[in-house]
Amino acid sequence: MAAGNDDWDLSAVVRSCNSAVSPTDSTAAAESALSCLASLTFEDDPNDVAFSFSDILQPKQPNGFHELHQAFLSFLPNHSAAAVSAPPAAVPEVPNSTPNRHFRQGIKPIRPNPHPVALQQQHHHLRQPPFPPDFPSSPMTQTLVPKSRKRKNQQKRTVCHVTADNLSTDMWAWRKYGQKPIKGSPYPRNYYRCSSSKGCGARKQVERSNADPETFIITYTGDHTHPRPTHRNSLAGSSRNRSSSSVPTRHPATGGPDPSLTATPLVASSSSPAASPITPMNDDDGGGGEKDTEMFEDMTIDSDDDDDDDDILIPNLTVRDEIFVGFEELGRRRPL
DNA sequence: CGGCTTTGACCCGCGC
DNA sequence: GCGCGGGTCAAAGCCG
Repeated sequence: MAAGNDDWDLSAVVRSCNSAVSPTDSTAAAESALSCLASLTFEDDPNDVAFSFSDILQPKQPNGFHELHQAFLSFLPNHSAAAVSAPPAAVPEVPNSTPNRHFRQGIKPIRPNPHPVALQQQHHHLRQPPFPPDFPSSPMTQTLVPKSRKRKNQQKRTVCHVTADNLSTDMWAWRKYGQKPIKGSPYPRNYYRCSSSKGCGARKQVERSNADPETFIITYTGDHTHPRPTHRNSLAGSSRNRSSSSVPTRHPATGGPDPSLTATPLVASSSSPAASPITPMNDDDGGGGEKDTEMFEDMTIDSDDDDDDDDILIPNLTVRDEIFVGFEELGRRRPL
């Protein structure tokens, strides 16, 4: 069964949302992305210092981020503007919504991808047939939440698209509480809930993109009602790889055991930066930055008061350590 | 023993 | 009102 192989660890996925800027992105894309980020404010984690991308962009740090940003731009091989701004056409309008505040820009995915546009439509991504073969990146920009359908729990949602390779972990402990096959998708959707705290209402949904099996769509719902754990505590029985299980945990791409998908335990070992989905860059531990590759594909945030319509889509960004290394050097030398 | 995964059943929202 | 489909519950079993 196709769905049988889809057991992904959300926690891992979450981390992926932490970062990332693809060196291959176009400058415009990068800028757009930053702009989008600037408008975002992560407030899921009350315990975290309020983080806003806007801070990054603010001229507070004259030689700080801007410098890095400039340096980053230099890494961009070519600027395919097309990749950057998702053509409106590529982004199906959401019926009831799609306010202007929604960002529908797609930045090129990490993978060699032909079509940066990626901005797929938000709703129905699950109900619609797989994207055309020539539209690989589409999934990267999709957003959940079928506008027409509002569930009781649909309050605030953050959607991240990450690649299997970037499925990492976060400090949050997630406990799987359900799995459902999704109509229109060969892959089931997994439901996780924060197990770090009894009363925590944070939840995660992880599903594999039917268009691109290597891409995972993570949806965060609710807020954590507790501080981000420094270490993973509940690891008992977390990492399982039952052969009997109908849904063995395997790497989506390789088919072998997928560490990142396996489960929280792996996460625990990786002192990742608590990559709260909402606080991607707020890396206290700095662990996240150390990871090989993390992605910040994109995310959608729905405001509580608004419906699913209020989605803010952050362009896909992929960041590699090499880039940061380069930044460090740049910081010392100061690029031209 | 505690915590997690699995999985079928149930609940509920939405469209017709 | 009915059916469909998504989201959640909870029991059973497994693992460290």
